[in-house]
Amino acid sequence: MTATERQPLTKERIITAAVAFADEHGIEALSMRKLGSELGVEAMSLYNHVDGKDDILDSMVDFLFASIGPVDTDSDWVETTRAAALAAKRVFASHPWSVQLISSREGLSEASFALMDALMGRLLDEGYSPKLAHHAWHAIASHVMGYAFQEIYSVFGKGEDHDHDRAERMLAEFAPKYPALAKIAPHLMECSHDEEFEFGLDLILTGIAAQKP
Amino acid sequence: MTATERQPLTKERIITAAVAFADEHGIEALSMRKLGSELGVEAMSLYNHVDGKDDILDSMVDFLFASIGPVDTDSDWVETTRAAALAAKRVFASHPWSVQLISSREGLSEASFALMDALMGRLLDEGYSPKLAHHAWHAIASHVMGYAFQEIYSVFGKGEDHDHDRAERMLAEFAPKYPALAKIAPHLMECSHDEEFEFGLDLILTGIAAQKP
DNA sequence: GCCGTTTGACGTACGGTGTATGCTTACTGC
DNA sequence: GCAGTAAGCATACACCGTACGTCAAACGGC
Repeated sequence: MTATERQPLTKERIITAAVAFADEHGIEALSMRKLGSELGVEAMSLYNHVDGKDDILDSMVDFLFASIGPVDTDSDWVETTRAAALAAKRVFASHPWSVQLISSREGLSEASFALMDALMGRLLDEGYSPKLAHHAWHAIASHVMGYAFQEIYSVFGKGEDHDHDRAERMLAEFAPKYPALAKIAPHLMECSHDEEFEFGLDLILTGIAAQKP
Repeated sequence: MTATERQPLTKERIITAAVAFADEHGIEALSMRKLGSELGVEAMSLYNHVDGKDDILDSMVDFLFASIGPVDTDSDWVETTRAAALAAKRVFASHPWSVQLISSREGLSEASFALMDALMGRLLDEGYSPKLAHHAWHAIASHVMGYAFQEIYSVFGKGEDHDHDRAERMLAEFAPKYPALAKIAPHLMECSHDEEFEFGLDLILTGIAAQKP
């Protein structure tokens, strides 16, 4: 069993495997034993590279925020913010365990501070007051996290992995009880999560732009 | 040990105790054994009234949405929606485990459908198209969930239970690295979560109102 | 070449979890 | 008084995170 046959364990390999495992089996199924066996190793061997399960979970959060990528600082702040928000929403939506994981952790990721700083910097450069920039941050961040939440847990929409029949059965069942819901049902079924996300985002961005000093 | 000395266990008593326990010790500390002992009963006795831990957790989600209360159908739709959104945010923020719990469950609560139907009904009555009502729902729901997320996990703000010193230490540490963040730091420290929430909510509501047919 | 030290994987064990199963107690209708 | 039933209890199992001790391989100084 030489190094050429089995590459050495590293923290990076562990986190990558943990992300892949969570993508496939869900975050609640992730255990040290299963993660170890995924890497061809005993559970306790992971502890030589990682502080424990909490360390793995925190690192997965960091992975998520790092996946959002750098903020484009060249273009208009509206375009910059829109692109960053879309990128963030796509990262969260593509890892359905992301919202649950982030909400189960206490501290915020270092990478999230960097993102926040970059976006706030663009607004301040543009002449916005720190107070308004602060308002804007909360409004935009709420929309991103909140929409990711909705997209991940929605049984509706036209994503390829959605159970279309189950959604229609639910709506048919609710129709007599919830008439207003029945009326918007066609739009729920055909919901494009990118377009829907941008609708709300534009409401917020144009509202903020209107308050530019 | 008669009925007068110990009132019988019921599902309602179990859920109430579970909510109280989560409020005090956090949702991750909630276990069947501890919940049983909180009620003066063995863990397995709970199973006579409840389908298992998942049933308890689902019922806690229902409790949350039921706590939001009925939608006021008398006043202007903007006021109606604003009041419901504020009520929802307050419920979530007052149970810090709410976001984590909801995001760990698959299905949506029945009570959440009722809330959605009531609000959508108000918009449709007002003359909004089903399509626009659908847009509005996503935008508003995102803001509520997303802001609850931020409020629960923020170390900043002026709530009475916030660790003010720790927040200032964090900001001082980040100041050299994140200059834009340092500039808005005073507003982070003095952040009023109700005002902040309403700022974003008004952006969305006025944006929707402007599109009224 | 040789030896002390460090590294990393392993195996065992402990206290915790959710819950299936069977037993026993207490109350109800007659 | 007594059968029937509801509900609390005790045991047991599989799984979890991880503290701890062992041991083989790798490495640096001489």
